[in-house]
Amino acid sequence: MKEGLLTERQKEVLRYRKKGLTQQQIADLISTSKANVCTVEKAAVENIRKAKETLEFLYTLDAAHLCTIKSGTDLLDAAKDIFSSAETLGIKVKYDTISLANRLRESNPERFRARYIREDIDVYINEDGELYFG
Amino acid sequence: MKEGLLTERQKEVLRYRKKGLTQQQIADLISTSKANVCTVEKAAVENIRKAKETLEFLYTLDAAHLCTIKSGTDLLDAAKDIFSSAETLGIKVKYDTISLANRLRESNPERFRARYIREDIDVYINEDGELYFG
DNA sequence: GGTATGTTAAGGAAAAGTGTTTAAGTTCAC
DNA sequence: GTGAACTTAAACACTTTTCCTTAACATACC
Repeated sequence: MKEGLLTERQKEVLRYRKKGLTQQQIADLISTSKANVCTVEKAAVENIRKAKETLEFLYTLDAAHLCTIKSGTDLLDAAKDIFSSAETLGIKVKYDTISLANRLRESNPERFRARYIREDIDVYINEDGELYFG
Repeated sequence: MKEGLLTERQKEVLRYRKKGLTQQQIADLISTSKANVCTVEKAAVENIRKAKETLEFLYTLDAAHLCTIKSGTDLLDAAKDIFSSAETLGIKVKYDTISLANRLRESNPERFRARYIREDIDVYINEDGELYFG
């Protein structure tokens, strides 16, 4: 009830890895197979990813849906779209075009091919002009 | 695989609550009992707590175990212990005695009775002198 | 007292997650 | 090509979580 997402096993493996041990060395130390160490470590990393995403959801709770960038849109057109949508809401976006484009791309590089967006992206904005991409 | 900790149901309830709806109103909207809305909301809050704790673990991964404060120790003696242990490691603690005592107590108020520690506390420190209590 | 809001406990069925093994598959340096 | 480090897939037992119901309980407001 009081613990976090990671199991003791997962933390154990992460600690040993942080120390620089290989999966085989850890497997020997905790008496299991290296394949299992791999699985446990992977589960741990996945849990950490989930934890981050969960907290990001909290930000979007404070934020309003601004617009949806359609698949196929050019990165700079997306930025224009975001600025004009924000203006409609009377909110000033916290970023200039270049930073916005960078943030957008960094939010999920897999969703881009060169300058084009490959999947629809929901854009949220809060009162401070901070942006979130869902 | 790609989602966070919160289920769709949990997010749904949190969104409605953020809008100011009562549990009963939400129950009617999503066709269930108010008791269930309460349960789902509680699970959501618990998941958010877990997410936070999980990320805090990441900080302690960067940190080294400094010392263990034994149950029954006085708060100020604990602080002294932490300073001397850190000195042994050649790390300067980021806090003075008063702030340290406050941080220690705030880290988990339940573990204190007046100025005495009720349970063993593991203390971690990173290279910057930042402290974590486990 | 009655009403609205929220919490808690007990129980249950379905779904998801965990640790594990075995076996096969990378990738990369020597 | 060999070996070391790591990944992946399928399968299994086991535990936990989730969503749900019903019924009781606590607060607070009128």
